[in-house]
Amino acid sequence: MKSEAEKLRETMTKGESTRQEIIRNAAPVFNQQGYAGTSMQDLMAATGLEKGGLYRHFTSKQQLAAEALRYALRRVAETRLEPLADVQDPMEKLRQMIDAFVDRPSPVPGGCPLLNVGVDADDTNPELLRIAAAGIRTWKALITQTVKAGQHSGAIRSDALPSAVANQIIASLEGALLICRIEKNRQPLNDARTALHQLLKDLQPTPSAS
Amino acid sequence: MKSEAEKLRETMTKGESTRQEIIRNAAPVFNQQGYAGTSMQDLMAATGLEKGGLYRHFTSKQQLAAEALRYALRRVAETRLEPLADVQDPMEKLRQMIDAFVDRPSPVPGGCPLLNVGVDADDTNPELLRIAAAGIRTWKALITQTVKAGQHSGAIRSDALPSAVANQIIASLEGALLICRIEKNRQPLNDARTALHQLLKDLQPTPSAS
Amino acid sequence: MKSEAEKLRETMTKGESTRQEIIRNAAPVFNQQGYAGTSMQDLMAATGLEKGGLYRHFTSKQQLAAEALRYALRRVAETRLEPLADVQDPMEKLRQMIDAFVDRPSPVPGGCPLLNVGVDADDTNPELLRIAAAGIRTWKALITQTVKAGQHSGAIRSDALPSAVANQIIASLEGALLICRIEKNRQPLNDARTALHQLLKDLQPTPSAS
Amino acid sequence: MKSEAEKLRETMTKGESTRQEIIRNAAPVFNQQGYAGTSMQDLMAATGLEKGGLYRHFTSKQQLAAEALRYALRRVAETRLEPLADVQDPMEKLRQMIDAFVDRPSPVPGGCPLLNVGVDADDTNPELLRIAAAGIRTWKALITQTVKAGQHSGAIRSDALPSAVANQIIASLEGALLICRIEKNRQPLNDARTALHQLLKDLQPTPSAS
DNA sequence: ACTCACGGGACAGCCCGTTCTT
DNA sequence: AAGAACGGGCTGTCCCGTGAGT
Repeated sequence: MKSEAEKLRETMTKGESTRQEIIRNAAPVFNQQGYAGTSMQDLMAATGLEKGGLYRHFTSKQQLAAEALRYALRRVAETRLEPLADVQDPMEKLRQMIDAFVDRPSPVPGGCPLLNVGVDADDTNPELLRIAAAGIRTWKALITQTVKAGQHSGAIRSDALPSAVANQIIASLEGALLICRIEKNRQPLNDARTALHQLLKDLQPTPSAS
Repeated sequence: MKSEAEKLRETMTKGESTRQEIIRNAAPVFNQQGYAGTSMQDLMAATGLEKGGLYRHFTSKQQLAAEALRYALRRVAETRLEPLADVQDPMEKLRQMIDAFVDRPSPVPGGCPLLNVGVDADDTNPELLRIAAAGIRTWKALITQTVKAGQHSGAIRSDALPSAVANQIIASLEGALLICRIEKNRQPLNDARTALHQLLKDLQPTPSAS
Repeated sequence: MKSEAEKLRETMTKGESTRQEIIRNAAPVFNQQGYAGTSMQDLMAATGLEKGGLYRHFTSKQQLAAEALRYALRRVAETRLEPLADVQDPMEKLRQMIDAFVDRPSPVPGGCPLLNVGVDADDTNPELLRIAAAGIRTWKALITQTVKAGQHSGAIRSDALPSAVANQIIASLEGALLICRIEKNRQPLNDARTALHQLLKDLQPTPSAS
Repeated sequence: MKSEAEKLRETMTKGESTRQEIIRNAAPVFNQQGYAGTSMQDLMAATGLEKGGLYRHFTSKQQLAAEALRYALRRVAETRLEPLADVQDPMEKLRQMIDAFVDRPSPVPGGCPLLNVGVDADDTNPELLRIAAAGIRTWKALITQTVKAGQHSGAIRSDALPSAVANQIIASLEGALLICRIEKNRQPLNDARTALHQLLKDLQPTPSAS
């Protein structure tokens, strides 16, 4: 099976490849400075292109922001979710997902794009919010499916609500990120890991009930 | 007994009262549009004052933003934390704190100021981050003290780490807020409440130890 | 004979005296920062009064600038011209006038008001130019009268043109001030003194002609 | 032989030529209204460009002011100093230099840039003062070299101090300009010419010494 | 006699987007 | 495909002057 990069190399014309280059370079800037606080000049500096060059590939700063956000979410998913594909045991999969989030920093500088765009994007920018919502949906789907698989195999209590578990995990992690950022201190993330490990334990069927 | 407004009327000079008016009107704007995405024109519209009038009371937009943030945090604390002052039982106090957060919306439109400013404030605006950090500290202190009181009275397991409990509660709630905002859906907050109630249960001494 | 100050003390009401205080404090600010580059805030800081207080005594910043300039020119004249009143010998008087200009700095910080206002005042401010012109006239009159007295007594060649002598002296001194300011170096003033002493020598009747 | 304009057209790209145009049009405005009393709107009106267009070529008003001042000084030097390049006799060269200053007005409207900027530039604008200082240095160097040449050829007394002669000439001329401006009357410049011609005569070796 | 409070306008600088040119 | 040139608009800040209040 070919890697994604190889497939791109084949199908991409020259223009398309610079387009990807732009996105790759713009994403960290958007993610660090906010999807509204980034100026075209910042993007020019980051990409090495002049404004005219950028506007050939994207009709507006908005559009570039959207693509950069999509790219950032994809990268984050690749880093923190894809490695779990091979893990079979559902409970172990959830645990590793949590650990991956705590231990591996965002591959795109600036922290979690979901957190950034979820707050930064005002109502004048609904497109970005929609993309973030899609990102959350993907993440949630992975969790709920894993939970369901665990319920099917008996590793997880059947009365657990998969979507609630997903919300709890994501909320704890993202909320911890927020506190870390404000306090400039990684402890909240570790506390979140502890709490979520406990949550996973609570998900196990009670031995007495078996 | 005089109303708060009457007392203010007495102790405040004219200027001070408009100053407070400005802050009161500016806080929601900042909280909704972000502390950088708010223009002086927005503030003029919100306060009904001209730019000259505003700059009489504040030396910069920064300063006004800082005061508005302080005001917003104070309002939130008044709404969600002060009503708990009379609750004696520590466990009940924590439960009510969680419920208050879930049930009562932010008194300042735009949602939780901590979430907003924690993400919005880039490194060019460290003052706001510091104020947010102080807000978090206050909230954390209330939780840790309550946990400690519970441990003292035996209602909470002595091996629980108060600061970790605080981080877990705050992270779950703020993270849930983030998901709510992205999904435009209040369910994540309810799930956070459920998870935190479970967390509180886990904090109780194991019956076998009694 | 009473001093001017004493006479003022008698005839001045309270308001008049603060008016003079304002002028005294404003003059150096105007003279240093330019008669246009001085803001009302600068004047408030210099005088310790609020804007309203200043506008009670002066109808506009313009008017205050004019009075401050008049005051500065008066002070300069007192310092550099009045001490010469007792000198009888015309040639000696001219020499001392030159030396006084070179040796004694302007009593009002910011340098010679004539130089300052002569350049700073654009055509939007003709009032200040008129005041400066009056200052020059006074200075010139003192020189021309002294030259004429010298011619009358035979100490100065009768073919010298008094007004030309005045222009030459003033031009050399003011021009030297300009170079000093640009080069931050007092040498040009000393060179001007040397040149003017030579000019005075050239004004003496040629011994061979006598 | 190609005209200067044609040569420029060849070597200059479009942007560079408008950049020069901007400087050419901005210089008189700065020179007349002062380097602080000139607003960007004035410059927009003078150049016919919008602000965005101007800020493409200059990073700040400061920078444009500096370039405009350099241009003005260059123009003045071209007009009043370069024509003297062919004059061999030192004494004659000095005389023509003085006459050129008196007879030919500044090619840049607003009068002598040295006088303008020397007074107008406060300490917040040291760059302009440095440029003016360089202008003075150039002028002085021409005079001192000419005097030294005259001393070498015996046309000028060997005990004359070249730098003092330079200061005296420049001070007389610039000071005369100041008086002219205040009095709106060209007589002071003529008086300066007379005085400087006398100064040159005094520089000649005394006949008795021959 | 003086302060406080406010209005309205101007300033320099930066922004995003379009068009012309190569 | 990319860069250079330009337009027009908006931002935060500062300005001078005026009236209400003391």
